[in-house]
Amino acid sequence: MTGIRQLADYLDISIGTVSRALNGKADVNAETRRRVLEAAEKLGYVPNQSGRSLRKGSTGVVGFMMQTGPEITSQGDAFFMSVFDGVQTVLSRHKLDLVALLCSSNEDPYAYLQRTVARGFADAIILSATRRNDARFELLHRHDIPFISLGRSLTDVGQPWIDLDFEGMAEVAIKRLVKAGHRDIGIIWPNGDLNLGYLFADRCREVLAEHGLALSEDHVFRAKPSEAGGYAVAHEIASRSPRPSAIVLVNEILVTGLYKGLEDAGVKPGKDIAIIGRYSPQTQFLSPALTCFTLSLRDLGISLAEHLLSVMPAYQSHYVGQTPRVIWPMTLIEGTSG
Amino acid sequence: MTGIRQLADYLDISIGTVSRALNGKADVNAETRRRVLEAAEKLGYVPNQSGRSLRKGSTGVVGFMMQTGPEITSQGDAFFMSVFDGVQTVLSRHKLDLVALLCSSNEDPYAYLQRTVARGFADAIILSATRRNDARFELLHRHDIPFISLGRSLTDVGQPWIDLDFEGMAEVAIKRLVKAGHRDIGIIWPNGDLNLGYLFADRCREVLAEHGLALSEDHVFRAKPSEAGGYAVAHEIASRSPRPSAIVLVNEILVTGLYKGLEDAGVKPGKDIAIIGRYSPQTQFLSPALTCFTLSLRDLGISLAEHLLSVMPAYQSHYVGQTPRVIWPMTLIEGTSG
DNA sequence: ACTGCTTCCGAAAACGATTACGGTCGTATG
DNA sequence: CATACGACCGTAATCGTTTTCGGAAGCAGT
Repeated sequence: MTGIRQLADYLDISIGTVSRALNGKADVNAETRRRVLEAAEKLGYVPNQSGRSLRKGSTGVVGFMMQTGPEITSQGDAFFMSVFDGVQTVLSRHKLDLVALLCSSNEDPYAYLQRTVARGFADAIILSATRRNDARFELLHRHDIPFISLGRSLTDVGQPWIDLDFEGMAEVAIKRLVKAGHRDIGIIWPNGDLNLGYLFADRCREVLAEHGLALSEDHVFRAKPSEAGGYAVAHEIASRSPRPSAIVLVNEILVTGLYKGLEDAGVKPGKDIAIIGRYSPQTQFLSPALTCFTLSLRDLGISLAEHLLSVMPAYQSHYVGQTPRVIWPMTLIEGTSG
Repeated sequence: MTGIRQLADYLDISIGTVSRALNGKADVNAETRRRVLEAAEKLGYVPNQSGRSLRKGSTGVVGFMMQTGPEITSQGDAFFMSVFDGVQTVLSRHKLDLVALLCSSNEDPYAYLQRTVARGFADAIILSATRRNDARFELLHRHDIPFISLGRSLTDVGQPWIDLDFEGMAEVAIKRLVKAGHRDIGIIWPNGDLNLGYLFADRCREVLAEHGLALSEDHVFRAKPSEAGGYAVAHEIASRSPRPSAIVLVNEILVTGLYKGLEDAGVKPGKDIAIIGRYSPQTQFLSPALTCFTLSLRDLGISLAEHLLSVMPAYQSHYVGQTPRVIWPMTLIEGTSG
């Protein structure tokens, strides 16, 4: 491992000058800087992370917290990978690195986050899978760590967030179905205590009420956020009487299992029951074609990163203003399923 | 942020003693240790990671390197999430944390890895998506960083690896198809330069040869590792003449698109053409049911972590012996597709 | 009383970087 | 010629830990 010491010895100058040259400080001779840069390249010098962040008090890494485990996330496969890609294109311009902080399924997310922020692992955090009441917000706020969340929560510490427009989706979907003549619409409640479930269900209720309709509690279905969960809930839906004539759901993972489950139960999607859901790479080949809502995950990631930067004191040259809170629109892809 | 200094002042003892007490060193009075532990709990003290790892020369984190971007990985992230879960259950027992090192799609993986190891970010690395010739092995070997890879490579620096039994899969699949009367079997070549493509194709050729058959180059299909890629290659397969009577593929992402593409082209999977692939949560609801190979991803992760520990000098109390190289078996789920 | 041994703890030196501060040199200015 | 100043660079302090070393106190044996 070549350290700054070796580099300085090699060039026969002091480590202070080397550091200044590399960090683009003003008072260093142009020629000297050139030599330092060249030698650093040649010897493959990269500043040691621990030393640097101990002194600077910052690490240069942004953490994206997510839970591992097979059936935890309500998001599909390519979802996070695409978001990451967008986040990174922005962060890399500021020499920030993105790492995924992986919280094991058998560890409490709050405790995990507490441990990692106290260790000083990341300068800023991106949260996802926000709960209805999410104590992680208070934790980060208390420690004064810059963060942003992908998802809202009732817990409000003045934090910035970006969230998908689940209300808009509810509105468009319900109106579309009502217009098509549906009077008995059901929904699938997404993963456990995630906040989006409430947002979505509440807006569905409201829009239905505007049309003089109600969301029967009997037609709010619970399902595990997995393909198997979709299959299982399909049978529940098929056997309920009265059976809803349409289903709206926000979870893109469920829908493949749902289709198959309904078919197996003799209920043809798009014919016997309308379905509106979310797009994912897997849903694009369902037949009948799924009517679904989509968005650019990469752009979402870009926005997430840009707004995160705006709350990081060391980087907020670009954006100033009020704390960013963005409702991210989704666009409808008209299929034949509903 | 409460540091060891505050804790020591609070207890009116020296920081040395505090450190020793917390780290379970021998020469500290039992009563003193108790007081320290108690105060640490009360003040919410967590050692600063930078200071600690600067001194110790190790960080206590294991990095799992993966590429981000929508169409890069040939695995879904349900795949990795499950593997992660297994890895973590082992690592957490040793107070090691797992983070995903996310290499952006527009950065060279080798350069990325070089940067992160030089920074001293992680004590050990898990590689995935190994290439036919993967220079990352040499890099890590040169820097003397403990690592293990999920996947083999022609590049051999005596590194440990675990890889799925693609040869075994090829053997079982080909024999099964031949037994069922197929004489013209095609394969889909997985993602670009990944080593598993070669392993799989070579073994397919061998097994076919054992039965007096050959793998026509015309029936080795290339596809992008995505659902859309599967759809696209389906049309290619359908329109080739002569058309293979069976297809074997190792990429679980492709198969949903493949099914749909074939159907759209008027070629019924399982009837007009046999298909054998890999299991994923998405494939379980295809009809006709996919004949596929599966494995426990969580167990794979556990094994990965255990073998990684065995090459980490500070942890190799448990396992000693030769460098671990494991071919991970997969089990066949008999469907009706082939 | 002296020595030897244990047990516990404090002082201080690392680890590798950044940065405040001061010193040296050359040049311009009075 | 003396002074001031700017440009450049070296010295040393600093970040928060861990760990080595040695010292103090207590106790037992002679």
